[in-house]
Amino acid sequence: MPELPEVETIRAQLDKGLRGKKIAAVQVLYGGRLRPSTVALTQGVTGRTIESVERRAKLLIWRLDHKCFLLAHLKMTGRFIFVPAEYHPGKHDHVIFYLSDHGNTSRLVWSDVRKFGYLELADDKKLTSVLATYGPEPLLSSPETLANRLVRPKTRSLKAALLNQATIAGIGNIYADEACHRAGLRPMRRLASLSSGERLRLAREVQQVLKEAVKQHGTSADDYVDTRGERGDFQRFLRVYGRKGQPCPVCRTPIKKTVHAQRGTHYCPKCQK
DNA sequence: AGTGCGACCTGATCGC
DNA sequence: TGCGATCAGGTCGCAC
Repeated sequence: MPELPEVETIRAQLDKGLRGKKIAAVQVLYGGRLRPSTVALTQGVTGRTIESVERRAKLLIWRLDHKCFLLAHLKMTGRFIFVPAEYHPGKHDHVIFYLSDHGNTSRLVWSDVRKFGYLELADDKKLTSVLATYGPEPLLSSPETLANRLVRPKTRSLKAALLNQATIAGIGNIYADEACHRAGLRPMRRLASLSSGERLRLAREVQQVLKEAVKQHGTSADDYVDTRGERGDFQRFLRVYGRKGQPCPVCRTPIKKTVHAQRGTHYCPKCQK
């Protein structure tokens, strides 16, 4: 599932492929996940030039001219794919963007198998209110800043805290489990049980695992592919996620999987205290 | 206020 | 060329 490293990979590719281009036309094949409506979004972006593509948490932000923004959330199976001119739309394609760049044309498809993701046309004010709901960006913050976010509410578990986008932005199920393993902490521990040293260690491991995953272009444990349809490489470096019953890379104890905070949760019963 | 859980959605996988 | 049940997960909204 796309979390910070996967969304960042896509952001970089979109920024490179879209910056300075004009949205000449938009073809909607399925408008059920377009906000505020298919018509408003289509009319709002057509003819606009893309100034840059940015990211906050797991949200992609196309900065268009006229202080207009196209927000895209991939949720689990949302995809942006650059496709050739002879491309035939697939079953799950929702939108095709036709781009022009001084006579050159290209196209980008938005698709989403599970229809959880969405595209939203936003103005300055809307964008500001959405961004205000997110906690600090983990790769743009100090470990101390992140550690300070992992204090309250004290009965909340590490896992629930890491998954909460208002606590720290961009972490999902995979990297929550991976960060906890690296820090040697059980995901179900309560925040209040952490020493300040443990808190700082967890904050540093969150940063480290996200940084390494960005370098590997994300994790393709499931459906994730980038804008060229290529998989990430970080699944080769996962220590616990998706490794139930397999040996812990540190101590060889079989990895356990349980449900915690409504999510599949993986940990090493020996290494993680 | 904080927590837990269902809903949203489809494809893959499992059990019989 | 079986088929129904279960699981996966990011986020929202609702009940407690």
